[in-house]
Amino acid sequence: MPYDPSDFPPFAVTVDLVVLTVRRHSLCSLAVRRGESPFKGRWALPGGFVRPDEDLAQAAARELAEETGLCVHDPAAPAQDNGAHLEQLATYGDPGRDPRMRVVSVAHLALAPDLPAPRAGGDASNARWAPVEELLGQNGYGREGEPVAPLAFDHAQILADGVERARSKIEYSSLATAFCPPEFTVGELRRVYEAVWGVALDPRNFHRKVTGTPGFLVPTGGTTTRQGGRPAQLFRAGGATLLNPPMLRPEV
Amino acid sequence: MPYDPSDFPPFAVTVDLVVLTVRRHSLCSLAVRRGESPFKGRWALPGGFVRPDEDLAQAAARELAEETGLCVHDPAAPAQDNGAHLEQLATYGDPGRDPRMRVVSVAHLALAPDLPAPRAGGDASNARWAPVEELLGQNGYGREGEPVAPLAFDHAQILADGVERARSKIEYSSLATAFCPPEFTVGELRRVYEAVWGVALDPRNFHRKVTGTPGFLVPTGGTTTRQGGRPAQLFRAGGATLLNPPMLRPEV
DNA sequence: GTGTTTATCGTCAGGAAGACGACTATGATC
DNA sequence: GATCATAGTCGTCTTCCTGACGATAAACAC
Repeated sequence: MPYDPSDFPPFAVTVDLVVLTVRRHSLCSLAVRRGESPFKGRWALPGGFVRPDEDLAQAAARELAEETGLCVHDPAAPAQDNGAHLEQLATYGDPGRDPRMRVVSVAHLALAPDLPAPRAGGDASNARWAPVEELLGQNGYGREGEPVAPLAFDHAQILADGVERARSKIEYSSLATAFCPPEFTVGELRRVYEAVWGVALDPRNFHRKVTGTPGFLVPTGGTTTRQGGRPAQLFRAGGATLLNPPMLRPEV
Repeated sequence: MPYDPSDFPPFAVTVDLVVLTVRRHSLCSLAVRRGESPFKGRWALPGGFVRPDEDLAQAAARELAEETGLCVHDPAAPAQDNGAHLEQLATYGDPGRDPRMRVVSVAHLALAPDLPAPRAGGDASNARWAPVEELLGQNGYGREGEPVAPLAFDHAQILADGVERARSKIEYSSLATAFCPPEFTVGELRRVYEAVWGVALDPRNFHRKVTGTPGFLVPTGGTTTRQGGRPAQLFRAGGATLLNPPMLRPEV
């Protein structure tokens, strides 16, 4: 299908971000409050235009840094600083998804360890970490029973897709470690799985599984008691990215 | 990040298609020959502009129908006609991927049963099914040793991503049946797995696995000897979409 | 010291998968 | 028509992984 460069339908291209973290035993997403119409005052996912000289991944990384200060892990770098995992999620281009014009949004998924506090271009009151069930508002009410306005645009769909991607991807990859600080214990990693999947896991079987998977975890030698109880060994993420056999998400 | 609708960078948005099928025991992709510069005369993936009033999935389905005559399966419809599976793959937006202008391409992956012959807008000489190893030209040479020009634009990357998606997705979903005609035998399904993964599978273990997975296959009652040998039962694809536990791809 | 919490090791039974033997029902060939 | 080659189908055996769960270890709070 040849085409004429001077004659194409005009589109705007944006990146939207699903930034997930685990706080207080629940899976949370970054949300920003819209300051303008449409959907003024409603919560939305962070995002913005792709610049003319910019790759899609670069645009997503730039937006992520602007909103959270996080830099993106270089997959080549073995030891991790305070970086986040970033990957393309999906692209949303319904003709009516933005009432003003035709906007195609390339959504990205970012996974980050628990962060001090969000900043939305310096304005913290317009950004927050919210539990995903609250943002998705299955029943239309938040955790305290207050009514919750749905996310702007089609962002509820995007968030749901991002959460589903994260839930399935930690099954067969070592990505759950992206939710953890550079050094973490087996119990902390287990609480990540429990929060993301919303289930309880047997600590003994989980310990056997993760410590028995080659390349998943490497002991640092240190221990910590920051979770209380008996001191636990500290680990770093190993080089393995694919878990074979995978972690099994309990039925129902 | 509020933005002004009247002031955004101009992008062209296209859909490109990775259309895969299994022919003569090998995984093949649809390729079309470019009639114009740039990359004139080179092979490329089929694709085209998204129209102003069109969803991304609609645009992909339209291109698929134009190139192959295939219609897309309605996931709700139980019994299958000659439709194909279609899903979004990924989006490619490097600033330099098209030398003429900034083009963002939303690639889609289609899986189809073996088809009679391709048609490229009615011109069959400019479209063909080619084994993916040949199109990806790992060594720069085709199966008869002739030099192979790489695919146009970044289409080799897109094709590689599509093939990898197909390879991994048939592990944990019933998607391999999308490569089969409406009624097929266990052996035919096994040959699909063997072609896509490029490995040999044990017929007995494969038979036990697929017939023992609830909802994967439903017997039609008929038999066929079209593969030679003892008559084999015919099956249709069952309602199950996710295989749990998954099919295991043999190590290396 | 006692109780609580978390971490870690061990045991056992059930299920799934790889390796592979055996038998069956066709068409092709002599 | 007997023989052979080809595919399909059913079983067996061993090994590995998982879920359920008992038991011990090492910290802290009182």
